[in-house]
Amino acid sequence: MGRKTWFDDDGMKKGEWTAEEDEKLIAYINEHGMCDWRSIPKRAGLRRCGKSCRLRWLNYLRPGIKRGKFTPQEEEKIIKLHAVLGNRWASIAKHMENRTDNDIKNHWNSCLKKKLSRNGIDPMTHEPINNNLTVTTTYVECGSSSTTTGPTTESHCSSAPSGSACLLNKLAAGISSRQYDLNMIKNILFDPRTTSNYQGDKEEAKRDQKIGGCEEEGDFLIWDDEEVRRQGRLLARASGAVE
DNA sequence: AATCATGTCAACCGCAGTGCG
DNA sequence: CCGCACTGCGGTTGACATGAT
Repeated sequence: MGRKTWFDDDGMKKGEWTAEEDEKLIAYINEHGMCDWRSIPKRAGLRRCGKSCRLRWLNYLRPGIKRGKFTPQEEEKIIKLHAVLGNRWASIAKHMENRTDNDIKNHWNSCLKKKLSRNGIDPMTHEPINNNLTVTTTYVECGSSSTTTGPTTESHCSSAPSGSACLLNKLAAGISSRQYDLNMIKNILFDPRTTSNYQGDKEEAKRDQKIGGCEEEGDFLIWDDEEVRRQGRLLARASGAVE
């Protein structure tokens, strides 16, 4: 697969990598490690730009990368993580066993997004697409995951905002009014009790727990400080209250 | 068998963030 | 504080594979 090979104006090779190029890059990084991607291609004897080398290494050549089909468990985890993190594939990848962000992104765009849509879930908001529909929230057909069938409630988008929407509103309001510092944000984001306080009703709480991963799932609720700071910055910017 | 639609995946591009002089 | 260089990330593209008609 991949793309045809060509050379750009600077004489840099583009497109598909050959086995020989792979070997050169692996050999160089094994010997010298990853330092200064810009200079690596020169030193490794490759006519590639540093960016291309970095991408090739991180997405393909790096040891321990898991390739091939995603298991139902992995798919479910991606959906849950996406409900919390959105299209932040690098962050999602950090919580997945040896999967690259590119791999996850590809699988989401080509497969999971469609599966959710087919099941009546908006892949971006993780909300039911049509409130009048009976929604079957089976996330992966091939998996053994839970299936909850039932009519959706009117309250979803109109009268009562979803739990995650309420949570975001609260965070944004807190930041803009400078009520919250980062630790508070962290607490709100990670404390399932806090989150559940903002559920519209019991059904929704159940659904949000399933989709948003607010169960005891300690595996992905571990969010590093850098992540939290970034979230804070984004929210602060969005609410026009940048320090 | 041919054609079309869809899925998969590697790779590129552009932008934002960060560090440094 | 500013500008530049570099890195990392997300969106998108393009080519091949596979399944359906």
